[in-house]
Amino acid sequence: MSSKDRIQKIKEDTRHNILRASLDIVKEEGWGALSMRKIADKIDYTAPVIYEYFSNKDAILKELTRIGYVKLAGKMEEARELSTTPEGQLEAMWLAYWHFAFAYKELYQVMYGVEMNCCSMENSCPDYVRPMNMLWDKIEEITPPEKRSEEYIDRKYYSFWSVVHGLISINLTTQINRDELNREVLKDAISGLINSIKN
Amino acid sequence: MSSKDRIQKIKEDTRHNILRASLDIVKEEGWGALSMRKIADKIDYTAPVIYEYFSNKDAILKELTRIGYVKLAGKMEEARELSTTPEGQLEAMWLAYWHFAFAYKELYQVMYGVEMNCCSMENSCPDYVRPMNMLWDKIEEITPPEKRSEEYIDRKYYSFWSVVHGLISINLTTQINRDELNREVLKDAISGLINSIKN
DNA sequence: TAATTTTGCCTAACAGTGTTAGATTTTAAA
DNA sequence: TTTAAAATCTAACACTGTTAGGCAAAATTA
Repeated sequence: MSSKDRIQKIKEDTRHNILRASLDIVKEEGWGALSMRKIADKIDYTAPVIYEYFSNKDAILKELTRIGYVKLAGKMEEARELSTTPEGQLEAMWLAYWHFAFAYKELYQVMYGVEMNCCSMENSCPDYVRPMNMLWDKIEEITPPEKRSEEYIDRKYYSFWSVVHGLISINLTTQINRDELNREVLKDAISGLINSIKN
Repeated sequence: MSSKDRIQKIKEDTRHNILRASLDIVKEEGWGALSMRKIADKIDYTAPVIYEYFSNKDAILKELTRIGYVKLAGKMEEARELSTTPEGQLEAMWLAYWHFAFAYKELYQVMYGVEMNCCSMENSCPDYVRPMNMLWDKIEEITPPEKRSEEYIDRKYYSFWSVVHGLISINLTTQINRDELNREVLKDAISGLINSIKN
């Protein structure tokens, strides 16, 4: 009885240790540095032992993804309780989502496949900034003179970029594929932003 | 003279072939399958030869990133010429950006670090859909009854998600870090969307 | 208690990765 | 034709995920 339970508990502990060790490594050195042998080192085992707890490396990522979603839902619930009106609750939940992404950056990365690739985005290379400049200039052009400030145009540029890039990312990383929906969201967002600039 | 030029040309060709072979492999098998030996195979060389054209694998990714930005700028210029009003031009450029992301999916992925991680997002796991459901329900709640349809709420949910996730992705993949800007864009977007639902 | 089975864990290996050093062959120059 | 240089290859190193097989400790059975 008790011995079986104790063994069960040790096994659960080890499983948990594997997940925690993985996350620690990723926090310290990034997703690219996560390896089975490194995880094994952290929990004082050899690599093959991990395969008794997870069928492969992907299964570890998958479980961390699941944990991320659970944690996110928890944070959103907390946030919701702090407000009474539904509008306030909705805003609080989105802000909780926002804060979660940075507080648990590594989890968010594995949940949504957002990763920084090498490429230090060297500002020296003008090719990188040309698309941005084209859009920036055009936003400046349609901005009424009385509003025209660097901060204002910056804000509008990032609003545009966020919604478009966000929608693209969602399409590329999930297999949700609903063309009409995309078209409507995109058109709504763009025309909405253009109107908000002009008026 | 001519022989030197010819050699130069062959070298340029090989460099170009390396980039094209890389992109072909990625298109066929995804970024995870791109390896130096595989590239070498495609251009009928052995792997070390590649190092005479690119200092390492990252340099290849970097060059593909640059090419992506050049191509994107070209597409946006094309789109801009098709419209006369600045508003129309701005919209056309964003739509060009949108279409580029899917027409040159692999380039967009390396440019912005957007990749699908394993995880087939199995619908069976309810943990994955809980955050979405929480937000969806709350949007439904604040939607006036006469507008309340599945399509409408879906569209609003994706609008929210796009702008928030987009802003997060931009923050995670670039080292742009401007907190005030983030806060303003985020607050603008959320309150703007909430208002658009209520009115 | 002794024999047997099960469990836990490890070492060694395979096939793959990026990358470098050194030898070898091919090409160009003297 | 000999010599210098350039182009290319083979072999290796240190990694990666993953699997097979063995050894020793623990648990079970006789």
